[in-house]
Amino acid sequence: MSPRRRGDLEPARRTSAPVFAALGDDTRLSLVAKLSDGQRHSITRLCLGSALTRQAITKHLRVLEGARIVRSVRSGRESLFELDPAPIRQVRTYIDSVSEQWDRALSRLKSFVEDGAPGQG
Amino acid sequence: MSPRRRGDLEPARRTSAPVFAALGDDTRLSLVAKLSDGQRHSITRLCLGSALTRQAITKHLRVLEGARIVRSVRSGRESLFELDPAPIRQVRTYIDSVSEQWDRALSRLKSFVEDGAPGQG
DNA sequence: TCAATATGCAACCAAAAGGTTGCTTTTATT
DNA sequence: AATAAAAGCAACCTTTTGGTTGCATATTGA
Repeated sequence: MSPRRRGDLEPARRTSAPVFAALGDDTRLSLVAKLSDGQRHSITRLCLGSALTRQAITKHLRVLEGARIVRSVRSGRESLFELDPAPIRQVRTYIDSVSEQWDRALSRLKSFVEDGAPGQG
Repeated sequence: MSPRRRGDLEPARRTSAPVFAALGDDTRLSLVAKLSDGQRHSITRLCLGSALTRQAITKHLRVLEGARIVRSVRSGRESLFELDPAPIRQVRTYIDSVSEQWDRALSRLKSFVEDGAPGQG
């Protein structure tokens, strides 16, 4: 029926791609790094080391929020951001399954060659 | 001197962001999945299940190649692509260090709270 | 209440991303 | 030699991204 060869990477793919995309920016990765101290930070605080505008940083935070990597709570006049480690763990699992599949394929290839099978390249 | 608080995530960040960006697309993730069988595939082969044009797929392959996730070798009239697992392993390591840092921070927070320190939120 | 602080909102802009179509070139095949 | 197959090149288009500036709004604090 549906093309389900190989491992089960394919369901997790659609959910992983947006997380990868959100992590695919240096500014956003540095925001994640700052937030990986497990605490809540205001936007102005997160702007500190950066050359960018507050609004630029805000946009990046919203991108991270869209990928659920980050949550925001309003507290008084400031909005505080905190990391949600779940999506990052999820892509880690995805990467693991890709690597694992690659390793298995390679060992199959190896034993295939060791058996002296016909030319493979 | 240079702002080197926290762990050593910061050097690896600049090299990881492009890899994340390259993985942040569903089409490209599916190409990676196909190539994770450890074998070389031609472009037309990689186009098979897709609704996109060959040229679109080619562009995606070039993006993956730019991030060193994939290598291409010309063989006769076709150009064959194969996965290079190194960059993916690299981002996996990066993710691990972020998670690890988060876990450490959380356990520090926890013992801090257990010591009955003044209000933390 | 007035001023400072923190953020939100919106318009705008340039560049990059993702995709298409059409044509050429190279390599196989018959 | 002629045809078919595989890929490359280039122009073009639309949407998204990453960033800016300017102004409005909400919340503190003196």
